[in-house]
Amino acid sequence: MSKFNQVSCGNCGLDNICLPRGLSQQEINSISEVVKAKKTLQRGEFLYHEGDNFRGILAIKSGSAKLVACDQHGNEHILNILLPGELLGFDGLSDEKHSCAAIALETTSFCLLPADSMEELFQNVPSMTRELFRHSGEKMVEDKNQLILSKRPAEERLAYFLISLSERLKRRGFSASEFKLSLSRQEIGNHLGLALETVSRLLKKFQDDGLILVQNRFITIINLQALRNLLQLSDSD
Amino acid sequence: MSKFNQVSCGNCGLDNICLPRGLSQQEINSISEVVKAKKTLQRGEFLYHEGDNFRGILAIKSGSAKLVACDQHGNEHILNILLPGELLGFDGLSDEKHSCAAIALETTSFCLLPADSMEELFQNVPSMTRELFRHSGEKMVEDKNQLILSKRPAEERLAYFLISLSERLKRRGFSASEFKLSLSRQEIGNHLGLALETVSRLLKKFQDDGLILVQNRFITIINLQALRNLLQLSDSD
DNA sequence: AGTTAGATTTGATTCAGGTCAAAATCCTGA
DNA sequence: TCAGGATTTTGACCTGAATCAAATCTAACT
Repeated sequence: MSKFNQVSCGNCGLDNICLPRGLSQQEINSISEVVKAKKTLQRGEFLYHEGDNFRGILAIKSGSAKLVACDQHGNEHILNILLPGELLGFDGLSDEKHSCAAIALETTSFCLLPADSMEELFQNVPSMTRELFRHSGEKMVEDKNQLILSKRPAEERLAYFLISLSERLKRRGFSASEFKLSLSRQEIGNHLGLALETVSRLLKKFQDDGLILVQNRFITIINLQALRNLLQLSDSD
Repeated sequence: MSKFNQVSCGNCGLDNICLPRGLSQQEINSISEVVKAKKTLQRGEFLYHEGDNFRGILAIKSGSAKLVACDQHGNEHILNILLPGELLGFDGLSDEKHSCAAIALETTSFCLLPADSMEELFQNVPSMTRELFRHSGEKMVEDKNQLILSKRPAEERLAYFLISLSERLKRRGFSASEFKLSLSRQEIGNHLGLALETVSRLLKKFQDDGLILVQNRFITIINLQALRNLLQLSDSD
């Protein structure tokens, strides 16, 4: 359970994918001064709980996390998966309370841009504010895509899920074609709005069709184009 | 097609529900200087198109609009409905291009907070920046709710849709129990991921159960509590 | 290595909601 | 006011994916 310790954002290996994208050295310094880095958690530990006071925007440095919200029935819904270099915590921006929980899916480290330094930052580093809005806009575009996806058949949802993981891992410098799912079939199903049996059957089908190779939670993407085609071919409305 | 003309945000009837919530007079003046007000559109006209350059955040003054995105197949998806006092345009924040279109559902007027004055505003009115983030966070919480809802059965989706409309209209000073849908059954179905026939059948069912009264597109909510209960009772996962 | 709880696969069955088709209603413009 | 198109309702039928139920498999811990 390491304590926060100071590390310059400029020296961080994530500097190209995390917040300080296209900022001047001076601006990066301003950010580094206030960013708290970095804390490490084990699988299952919470980055924050639903209802927690908003303490700032977090950035995943390594590992992964899931955003989980509970509905009225107490059912959990996995809203999103966060990979290294991705930001989270925006769900606390509106009313100072987090509207969902963030839970580590494996050993995971992260940084914190504290809430109480944000206003100061808005004034000193306006382009950084712009950058934060950009990220927040990206989140919304992602949400939009998920919303559209939620109306599509099971096959497309799972295909999109795999492609999206692959692309995001690639952008972060990991292999786009081989990766380990940090989610169970149950969790994938929950995230995509499918029964776990459906997830299992479809993974099998994708394998039988030569699109992917499934070894427990290890996925190898064999035919990315064919996988992509699943998103293009079908029709509706 | 009226031209933009200057009206102080402080004098606007929407000032409590739109942006300037809890800002000082001086801060409101700063905003008023840059906000362009107001333009009027007819049903079917675009506030902005998908792919348009981001020109700023818009606020609906009167009327209503829908956010529409096209997927790979060219199918339209109604992502959201915007009512008076609500902000839109956040989908253009991430990459300067709007990722969906905004279309007037009836005669609709709106204001514009121009993009090119935003950075200036970030510096001069930091609490306003905070306010914008708050709004943006609210949008995400809404998206979250919609995402959770998209996994629930048809009945709950429609119930939520009606309740949400009712609550939002109420907050804006309109009747919470009687309102006219500015969407066709087709559009409601599209928005909720249901067939238009299903929407029609469920509206009938709600009426038969004494929850609402349906007269073409006029809805009267008769038993709000019972409608709410639909969201509470059922189980899943 | 053996035990066991959890995760995954596989098969059989069911059902919510989609699709298709047709009738009824509404609405607009001549 | 009427005609014609769009919207909505209603009914019959079908299908994708959920549910239920077992049989495997896996990984962690003695």
